[in-house]
Amino acid sequence: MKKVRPYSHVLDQLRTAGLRPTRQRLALAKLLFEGGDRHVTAEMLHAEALGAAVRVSLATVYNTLHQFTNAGILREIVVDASRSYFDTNTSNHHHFFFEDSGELQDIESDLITIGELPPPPPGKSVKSVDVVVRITAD
Amino acid sequence: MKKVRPYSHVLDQLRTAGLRPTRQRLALAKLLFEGGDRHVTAEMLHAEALGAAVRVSLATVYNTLHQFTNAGILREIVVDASRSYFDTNTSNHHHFFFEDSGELQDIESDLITIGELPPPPPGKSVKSVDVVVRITAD
DNA sequence: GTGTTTGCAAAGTGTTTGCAATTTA
DNA sequence: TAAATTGCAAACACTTTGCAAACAC
Repeated sequence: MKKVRPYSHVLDQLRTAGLRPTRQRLALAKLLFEGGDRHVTAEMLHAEALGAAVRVSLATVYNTLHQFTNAGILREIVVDASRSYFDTNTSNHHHFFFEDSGELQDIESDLITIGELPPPPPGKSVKSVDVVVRITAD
Repeated sequence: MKKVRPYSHVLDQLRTAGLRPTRQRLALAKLLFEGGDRHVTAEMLHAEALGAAVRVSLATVYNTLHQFTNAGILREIVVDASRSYFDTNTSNHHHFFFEDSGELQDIESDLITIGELPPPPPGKSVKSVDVVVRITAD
């Protein structure tokens, strides 16, 4: 079951993160969180904002995506050497990456089981375990 | 047990891939495959070549890395949005990524077990399953 | 000789930055 | 009004490309 994050929740999260709820940040948050789980690049979100008559610069989109990521309301996914993807689903899960189209699709965490991992060196710890299933045309 | 790839083997693989064994390609192959399993970026390999008095341009290093990857004697690893890593170990295995230092370390394939995967859509197939364990300082 | 490969410098791509103008609290 | 945020354009890092010169077969 998908949980829809209410708009006010984002407002609270911005406040908690010490981010002022500016016109741009609220508009981007709305685009990001009102459509269920999404995977976006900066360029995609920028184009979408312009299409929705939201005036934002690309630089602000980049800044906002990183601020949201630091605030824990977005998660960055590394699947492609040349672009950064951001995922509105911050819970523990994995991804299909369709190499032809550049699309990402969530894989529920419980569909993949990670066995015993070698322990990290002392002083270091595991930040995340990211599984990417790469899909191509046959 | 690590298998050391004999130098002549690389020569054969180049021939098989239809790549002429030029001075640059042989020198880069030597650097790559004579030191056991390695993870390199183009800049790293270029610097190493220059240090070993091998004259190669960065552009040729990039070209060569991709040619080797297409020939199946290297594998590209995506862990960092801003650089491409190449792994001399092309067998099925996974990686630790130390975010602080940018270093990669192999994780033997049998230390991680992937359970049942959702099937890919018709006409598409799984190209690879890449697991990256991200490590940071505590 | 003929086709391949190389090196250089220029172009490209996605991303970040510096700073004046604007907006928020 | 003081501090944070934005937008723009310039700067950036990494990677690719075009083309003449060098090289392999």
